[in-house]
Amino acid sequence: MAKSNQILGNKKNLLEKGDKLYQPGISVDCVILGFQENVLKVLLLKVEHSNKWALPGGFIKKNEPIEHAADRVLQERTGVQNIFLQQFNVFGAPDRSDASIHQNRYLEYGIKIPKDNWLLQRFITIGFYALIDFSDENLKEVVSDETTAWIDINKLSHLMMDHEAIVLKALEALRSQLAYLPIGRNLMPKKFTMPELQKLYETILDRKLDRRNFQRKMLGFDILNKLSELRKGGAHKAPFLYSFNDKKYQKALKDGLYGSW
Amino acid sequence: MAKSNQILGNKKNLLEKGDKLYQPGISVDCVILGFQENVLKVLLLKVEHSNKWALPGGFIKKNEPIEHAADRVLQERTGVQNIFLQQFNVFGAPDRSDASIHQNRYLEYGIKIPKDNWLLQRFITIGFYALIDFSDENLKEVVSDETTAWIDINKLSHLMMDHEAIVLKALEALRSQLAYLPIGRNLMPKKFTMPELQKLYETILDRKLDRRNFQRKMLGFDILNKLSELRKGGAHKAPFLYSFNDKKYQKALKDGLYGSW
DNA sequence: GATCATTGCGTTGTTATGACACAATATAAA
DNA sequence: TTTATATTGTGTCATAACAACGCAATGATC
Repeated sequence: MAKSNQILGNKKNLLEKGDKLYQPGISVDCVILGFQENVLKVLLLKVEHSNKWALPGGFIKKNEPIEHAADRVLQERTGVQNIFLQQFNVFGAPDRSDASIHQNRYLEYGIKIPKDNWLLQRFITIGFYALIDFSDENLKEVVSDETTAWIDINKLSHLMMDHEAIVLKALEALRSQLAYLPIGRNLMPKKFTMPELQKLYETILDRKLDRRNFQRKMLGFDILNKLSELRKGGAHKAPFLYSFNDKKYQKALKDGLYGSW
Repeated sequence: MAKSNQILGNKKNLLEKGDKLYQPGISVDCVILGFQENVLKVLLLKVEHSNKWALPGGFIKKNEPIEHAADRVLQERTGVQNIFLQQFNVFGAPDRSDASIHQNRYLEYGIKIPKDNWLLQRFITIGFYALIDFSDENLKEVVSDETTAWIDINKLSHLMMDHEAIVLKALEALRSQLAYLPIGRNLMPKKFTMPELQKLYETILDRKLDRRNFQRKMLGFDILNKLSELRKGGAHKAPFLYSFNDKKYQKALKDGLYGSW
């Protein structure tokens, strides 16, 4: 009961003082992607007292840099921090907000939000995407009470408001980044095999790649360390393990993989 | 005097009712680029009663799509509408706003803005860039009273707040688009020669390109119509005129110039 | 120890790219 | 009118990048 009272207090506080604490009418939403069982998954939160899912999001404190707000959301939900986190688009259709979602959430606590409350106003949200490694030791376990879940990006359903469109736009941004930025560092475990990395690329691009050409191209980027270990245990020939060369990876992140023009 | 009174009235109105009309704490800024005399120029406005220059910007009406707000700013300043206008980044450092600019502007009219007025709060701005054609018949003449100017993008100085960083980020975005999107349609006149188009690319990329390789590549994109006219009048051999093939150009804008991966 | 899917490494033909040659031509100078 | 000059149109060649495919090596499984 004490806990429930505290939640109630927090909720009331957010309603009454949120507009003093946070930038009004603006939020950040994070498309947090991970790669597991050869599938790209996005972290979603169940909306309280609803059958909908939502992206982890948050508000921007009055004196907080936007990126910091996004990183705060990321840290809060995953335990991971300071990884590749990229602003990719702003979503601000006037009708994208849905006051009824908040009303329903609060009604369960016996609170009716005043019509002019800041939380019910139009919100413009800044979309960020992050890539995280499921084997990261800092990564929080997903609680099994069905309030949080990693959902296959190809099997999205019942997302709140425009959140499905936001995920798809993030995927699009990720795909176009793939052409000129090294991706993988944050999605793969420390050590991985070439076929594993290839699977990641195939999943993001949604098409098959030639095994031998992929390896040649990837090695050509010169961002990998070939380890002298093999991944034993699988049936068939044991593949070599690789790791990212952090120094070269960071350089490629800055400079791009090609000079292009 | 009547006019001055009206301006005064407008200003007071914005202060007092702006937060009812507009989304508070959020704005759009447009980096409007044109190509003239082999130089990329950006449209800047002189800040009233200041020696600083600012990007044309505006607020987002309560029920207005963000893109519409940006297009409104573009139309208002240039007379041109519905052209390539692209969101490229959000700028939201907590200290990017500068209350003194507004205070100084208003003090000239004898108004002291209350400290808690919405206009003096932190603003987060969404950056858009647009490419416009100086020969467009709809393009407004730049008034010669030195309140508006097309400034060489390489000679920026005395820009307000973070506006120089915004311009540079827009240029960066434009450069990276150049690799996979057709650019030029909105920056060039209807008819143009290959050397003229090449100059545009060289200016954006800030380096020389080989004349013959440029032509081969450009024609390879299959978005140009070769006209049977020549550009006479210049000294030396008259080059052919080209125009963009609108249908193919639009398709390339959607699909990109390469399939990439 | 044979089987077999998978991996490492390599080859070939095609296409894209960068560097450069040369003839054609519109004006300007002689 | 002729010549000079800078610029354009078109093409070549060597090299690099890329897609498609071959084959032997390997490590677990039967």
